[in-house]
Amino acid sequence: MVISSDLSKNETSIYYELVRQGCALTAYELLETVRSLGIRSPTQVYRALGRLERRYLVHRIESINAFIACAHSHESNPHPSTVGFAICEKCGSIAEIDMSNVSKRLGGLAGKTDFKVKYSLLEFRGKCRDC
Amino acid sequence: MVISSDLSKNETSIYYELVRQGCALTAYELLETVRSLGIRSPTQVYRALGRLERRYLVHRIESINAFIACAHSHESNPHPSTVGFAICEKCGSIAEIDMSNVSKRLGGLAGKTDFKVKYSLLEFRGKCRDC
DNA sequence: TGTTGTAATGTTATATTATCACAAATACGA
DNA sequence: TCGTATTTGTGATAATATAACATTACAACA
Repeated sequence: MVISSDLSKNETSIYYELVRQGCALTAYELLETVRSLGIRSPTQVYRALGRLERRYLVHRIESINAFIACAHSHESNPHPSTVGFAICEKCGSIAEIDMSNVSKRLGGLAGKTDFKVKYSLLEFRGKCRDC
Repeated sequence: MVISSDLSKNETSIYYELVRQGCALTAYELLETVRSLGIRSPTQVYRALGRLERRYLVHRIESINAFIACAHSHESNPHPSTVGFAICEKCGSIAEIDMSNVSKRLGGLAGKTDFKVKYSLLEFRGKCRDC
């Protein structure tokens, strides 16, 4: 796992923690785990998360108010316009789905109604292989 | 607009209000507008919304914590497994997108990784025709 | 080196969104 | 009409997120 350089202190703390845990965490769960690193308030967590999101290093999973380190390098598409997740309702596991192949087609969907898509989010709810 | 029968008093109040306004409202916005109808607490609003969601009369829009009356009759597919929205970041308007044609193909996406999709949510962010 | 501007941080308070727990009222089939 | 399930009402509180403002770190550069 290559870690992006030029992250600030708090960004680093939050990002490494998400990478280390490898699962989705809420802002307040994160806050507890990084208290020992000197981060003391929700504001600090949300700020770092916001910046990490803007760099596409972290994704927000809307339907569960949680955050996860981006699983893909997004090398070919460093600024992904489409992200997808498969969320298991039984065990809570979350897999990021590679949307590179469907992104365009999805855009077309909205385009029909003259909507200019900047970003799209796809969230699947269901049951994972292990459950 | 055909209104589903067999709704309870509070469900009716909430659902009609969403239909009347024709846009997405947060639970607390709804609470204010239906106070005159005797609904006094968030709990009552969330309860009604939950039941309406289960009947697919109302959709929750995750990325903005808001609720909207379902725009489609879902006649041919009364229990939609895929819903899509186009959310304008400028004016806030929200259009529900008919996903009946892509639903299956999307499911295939997740199926590749042995994930059994029960429900999928697609949210576009961008700019609508009028903006 | 000192200065200056920008980004990042720290801190407190507060706003917003959502649920819990439990009691009371109501609907409705047997 | 009895019993049961559903719906409603109410108060408290939990969980999530932002505002406001003071301070600090640090790179650029005269």
